[in-house]
Amino acid sequence: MGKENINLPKTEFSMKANLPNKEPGIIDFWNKIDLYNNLRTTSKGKEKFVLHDGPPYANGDIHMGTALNKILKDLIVKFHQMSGKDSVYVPGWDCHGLPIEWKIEEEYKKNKKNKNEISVNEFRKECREFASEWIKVHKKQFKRLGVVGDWENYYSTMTFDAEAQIVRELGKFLKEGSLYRGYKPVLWSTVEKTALADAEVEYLDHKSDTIYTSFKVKKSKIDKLNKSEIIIWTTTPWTIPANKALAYNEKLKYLIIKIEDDSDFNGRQIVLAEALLKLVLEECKIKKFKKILEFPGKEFKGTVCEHPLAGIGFSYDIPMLEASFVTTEQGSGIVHCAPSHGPDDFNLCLKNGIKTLETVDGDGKYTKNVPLFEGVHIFKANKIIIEKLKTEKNLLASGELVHQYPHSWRSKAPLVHRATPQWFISMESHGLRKKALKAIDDTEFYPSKGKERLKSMIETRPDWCVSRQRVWGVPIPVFISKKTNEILLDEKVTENVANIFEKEGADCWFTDDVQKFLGKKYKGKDYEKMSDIVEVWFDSGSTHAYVLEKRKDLKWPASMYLEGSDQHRGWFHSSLLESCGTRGRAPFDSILSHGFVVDGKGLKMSKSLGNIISPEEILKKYGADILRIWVTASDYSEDLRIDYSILEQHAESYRKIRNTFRYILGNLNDKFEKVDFDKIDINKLPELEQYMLHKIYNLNINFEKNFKVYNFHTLYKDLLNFCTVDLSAFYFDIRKDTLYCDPINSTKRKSTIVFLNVLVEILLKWFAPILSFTTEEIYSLLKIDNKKSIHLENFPNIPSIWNNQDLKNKWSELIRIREICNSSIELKRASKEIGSSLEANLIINLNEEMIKFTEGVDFSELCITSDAKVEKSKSDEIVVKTIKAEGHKCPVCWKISKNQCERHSV
RNA sequence: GGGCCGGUAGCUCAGUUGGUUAGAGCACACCCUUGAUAAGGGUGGGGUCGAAAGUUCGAGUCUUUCUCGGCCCA
Repeated sequence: MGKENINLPKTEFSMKANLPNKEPGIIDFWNKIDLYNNLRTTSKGKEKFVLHDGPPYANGDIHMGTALNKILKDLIVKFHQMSGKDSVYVPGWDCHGLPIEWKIEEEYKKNKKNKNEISVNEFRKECREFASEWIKVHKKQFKRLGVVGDWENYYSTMTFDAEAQIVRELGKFLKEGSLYRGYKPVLWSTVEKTALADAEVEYLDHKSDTIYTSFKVKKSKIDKLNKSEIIIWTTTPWTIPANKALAYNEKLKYLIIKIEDDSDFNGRQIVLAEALLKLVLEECKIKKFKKILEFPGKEFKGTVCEHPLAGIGFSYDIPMLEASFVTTEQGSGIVHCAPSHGPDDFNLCLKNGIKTLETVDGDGKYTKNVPLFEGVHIFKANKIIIEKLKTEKNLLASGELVHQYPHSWRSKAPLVHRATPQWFISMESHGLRKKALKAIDDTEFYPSKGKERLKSMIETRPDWCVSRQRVWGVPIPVFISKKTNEILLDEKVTENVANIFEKEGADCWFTDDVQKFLGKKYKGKDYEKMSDIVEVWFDSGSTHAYVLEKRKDLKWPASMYLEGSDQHRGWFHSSLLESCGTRGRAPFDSILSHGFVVDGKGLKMSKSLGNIISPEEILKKYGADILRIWVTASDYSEDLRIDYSILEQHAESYRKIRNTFRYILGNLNDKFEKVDFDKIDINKLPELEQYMLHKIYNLNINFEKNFKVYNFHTLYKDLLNFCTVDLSAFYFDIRKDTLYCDPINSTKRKSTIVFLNVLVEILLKWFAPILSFTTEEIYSLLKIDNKKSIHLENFPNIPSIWNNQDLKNKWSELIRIREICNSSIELKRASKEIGSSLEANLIINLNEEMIKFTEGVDFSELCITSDAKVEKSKSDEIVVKTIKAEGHKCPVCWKISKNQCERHSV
């Protein structure tokens, strides 16, 4: 008797996972069985769950953020699929836009090609090819993560269909009248020669020239002001030639002081806010002065000044205007206003009927509207202007200041506000803001804090500037009458343009005659077609129109949009506005947003910190399933930390889960026998198995509860704890004796096998969305339902009769007693009297009530000892004594007793 | 600089409406096992809950300030 008489576990399922090598083969398998289309076919008619993919930009390798995003999407898609829905996932890509234009231009520079010698459409063709190449790369990288989707029929913002629909969408705003041509200062890059989207701007330290200059008062109701000069401070001296007004705050107190020193300003009276006196005196090095008058800001009303360069051609009046944006943080308490170079300035002047002119052209040079400086580049103008102000004796002081200043995120060049003709979608004219706010209220947010975040943005955002002066994008399909300068409003023309784009793409807009787009009704020579393109957020904000609405396999609105939390200002935002403007509601029922990937210490990943981890490295070292565990186990509502020690921890958990499966497979000898859950006569099972079924029932309740609110990290922790605490350390450990040493045909062993069959099916299905590869590996060994893939399965239905609260109460007590037994055993082990727990016999003292409660329980089985006796105790305290088991060890079950082993005597 | 969110054991996370010595798993230490074996079991140590002040009989939980970090905005 010995090893040959016991049933040791045997399985092909290896302990070592070797995921990096094994996973690609599983992807090939999914391709071979055409998993995605198989899912669609078998789910036909089921309720649809549509997670609409936010298109990543087709540029550069994926990083941890993209990997997180795609894995999280895949989790949700798979969870819904397995919970009985038709969960459709169509990946997409964002293709137009500046970053790709820049890449192509960079290549030109490298190859010494001149961009101006290349036709627009040749350039666009290269952009298109560039994007296509990156889509291919991304596709491969996303698939490697285990993401299942319609990779063959993905969508992109640059297909002809998309370009055509974007035109139609824009046409809706045009027809309605909420799309208007405005003349506003926008953040402009003189290097890229374009307006920049908010997302394309970054704030960096920048050294600016600063000046204090003076505006002589021409006319005021305060007599003493008439002999004085208003002082202003600016960090952009080049905007002085564009000055049209001065702004003051009526709530501030102002002073007139007389300077008494040997400077240009000796004897002159200057005006400034009282609160800033000290600062101005210091910065302008005014040593001696006399206070002339103190007065409230509101008395400025009606005051008119002259330009500091009035003497050399700037002879127009400069009115003083009230503005609450004037503060005493810096400067003099009076702000110089150039409506063409600042939004505040623009709005203030607009309100007061001051016209905004184009003062600077796209290259950054002054236009003919600026006397004296026409053709001078603004970035070279500061020096000249400072010199001129000095000659005119109106420069009080000049210096330099390092401060945060907007720059182009691509070229790093400093930006300027520049008034240009732009196309806007009004937030107010047709109630867009109101509609959007209502739509937010009707949307479910995960986590809920996203709702407020989006709401506060919509509440305060200005009109949506949708035009860009670039070429890689969808043209704004607008025609301007040469005679009247009016916009042509005819939806049939828009539709004509859309139809043309649908057939041949948008390229023809740039080359073909305007007549082609106008149709027969209008004469080409009477109209000019716009050369602006639509900003990319409008492209991606319209995906719901050309993807969700157009495709038969999808539905509108989407069940969910899922992106990083930055997209509250990005895709969530633009999609919401676009859809509310054209369809009156959001294109999604729910929004799930996730945090950012940061390093182990919570710092953002950056080259300079050297803390970047790429998905590629992780896949090579650990495999996709480990990365998927990391996503599942992390709380995505906050930032997600990652480093190798964190990954190592998850890899450790993976091993635990893998070994849990290995134990089951080994004891089943890889032979799965399907058990109909509803037909199990649970009363015929041992209590231990009944208790475990109850555990499963309970766990399933939590599983469903956590899935419902997308609390994956809690759900995963429950599963992991179940494997560790309930299975490995408890059930598996106890049942080894039965599985190894009881006869194959014994009722108890057969019950155990039934339970293991039930268990492996449930575990496999629960883990499938998370461990997509490993569960497939096991599924291919076991063939649970003879389906081609575990991912074609649904989550198990757990019979409610498995719920057994009484049993739970009893076994909680038993487990408590077991813990006391273990402590008692440990004492004997520490004193070296025993080693294995089978070398122990237990004497458990229980009170009468407990003895009754635990009647029939075999504590030696529960605690894995050779023997256990229960003795009556008067005390309520549970006391356990461990004594060394005497006798001989059964060669089969290793239990020690004085008598022959009852089960294994020859 | 402003707005929002967050900082609970080495790590990932729990901590209900403020109420007994703050929990779990992993990791760690020690021990056992060698019939889940590059596995498995047991026992144990570890937290002034980012800091300070305040409200309260009582605060991880409420208030304020500060600090660190993240996202967004200027």
